[in-house]
Amino acid sequence: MTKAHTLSCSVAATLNILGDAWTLLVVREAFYGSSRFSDFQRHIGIAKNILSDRLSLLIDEGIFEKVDSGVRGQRYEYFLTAKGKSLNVVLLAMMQWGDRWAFGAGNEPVLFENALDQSELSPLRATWKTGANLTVENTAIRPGPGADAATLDRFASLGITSQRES
Amino acid sequence: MTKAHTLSCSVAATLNILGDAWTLLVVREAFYGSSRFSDFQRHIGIAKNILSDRLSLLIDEGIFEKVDSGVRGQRYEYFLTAKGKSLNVVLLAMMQWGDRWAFGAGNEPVLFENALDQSELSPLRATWKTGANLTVENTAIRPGPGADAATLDRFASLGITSQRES
DNA sequence: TCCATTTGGTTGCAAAATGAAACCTTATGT
DNA sequence: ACATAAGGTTTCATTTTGCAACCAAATGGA
Repeated sequence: MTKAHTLSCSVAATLNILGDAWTLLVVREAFYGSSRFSDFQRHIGIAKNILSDRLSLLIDEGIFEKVDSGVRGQRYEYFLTAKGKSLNVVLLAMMQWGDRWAFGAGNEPVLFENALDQSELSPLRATWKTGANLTVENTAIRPGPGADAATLDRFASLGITSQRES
Repeated sequence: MTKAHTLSCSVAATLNILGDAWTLLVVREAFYGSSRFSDFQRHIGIAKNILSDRLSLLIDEGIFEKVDSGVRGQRYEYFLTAKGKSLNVVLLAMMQWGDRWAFGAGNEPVLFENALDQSELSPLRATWKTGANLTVENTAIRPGPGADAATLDRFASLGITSQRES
């Protein structure tokens, strides 16, 4: 994937780090409690060389940190940083989408519950500050403060070429 | 990627469809208003053969529908279905993560605003039904009604091998 | 303190996916 | 009716993946 489009879109920037089949599964596995190389490998079913590569990238990106927990030498564990932990929203969005569309309500393979009071999870909702739900129909897109020239161009010509359905 | 692990986890099931560098960008582009092959190609910067392949997969998955809008013959447009539109939460989670960690507050390249009343977007929050925020620390995972034997095994042995930090 | 076993990788190679360009047919604007 | 653009498909070189073999270092147990 070229790097050109990562500069002007946060979705692309995120996908540039996490946009492959394995990387988010490694993060998920950390949320499930794995911290050792072999835990990740066994539970995800990923080849060792690929896991090794992905862990290096994730560490470079500041999503994991590598901690030496060896007793008589060096033995590593991999933990999520704050940056990594904040991916819980992304994972949860994917989990809830998969629950709904791949398995269907009532067939969820895995559930989260509050460890302290056993309460259930609320479905994620995208809302406006007024409290209204975000929909494709009520959403307008505009360049933000960090928009580059290409993004400005892009939005300047929006609404002209494509005929939106509702 | 092997299919074995898609059966028992909604994150994996979702990644099995969307877990590559391009697919979610195609979906994002549809949210931005593109519907024609050439719109997607130009704006994403994706090779035509890859775009063709991804659109086919997305149609097979029921995320896009292909509509003939030809005047003197066949000419297609690609629109999100309800299943596709419901990916807005996933995209928004990625966008907000990228805004925060790749660009930083105040440097967002793209903003959403309410088309009707110009209100701003609220940050997505993962919460329990009590209203408390979900964190790595207060989250417990347990098998759901659709858990298969492998998932049950998996969770039966949790908490034993790995030492969680908090 | 040995020793067998596990952990945490790396290396090499075959197979699959990707990316760029060329090419082609059909539709569209004028 | 004709020039151009849209919407792909094909081909081929390059890159990435996945599997297996291999290996050094760390660990657990006697």
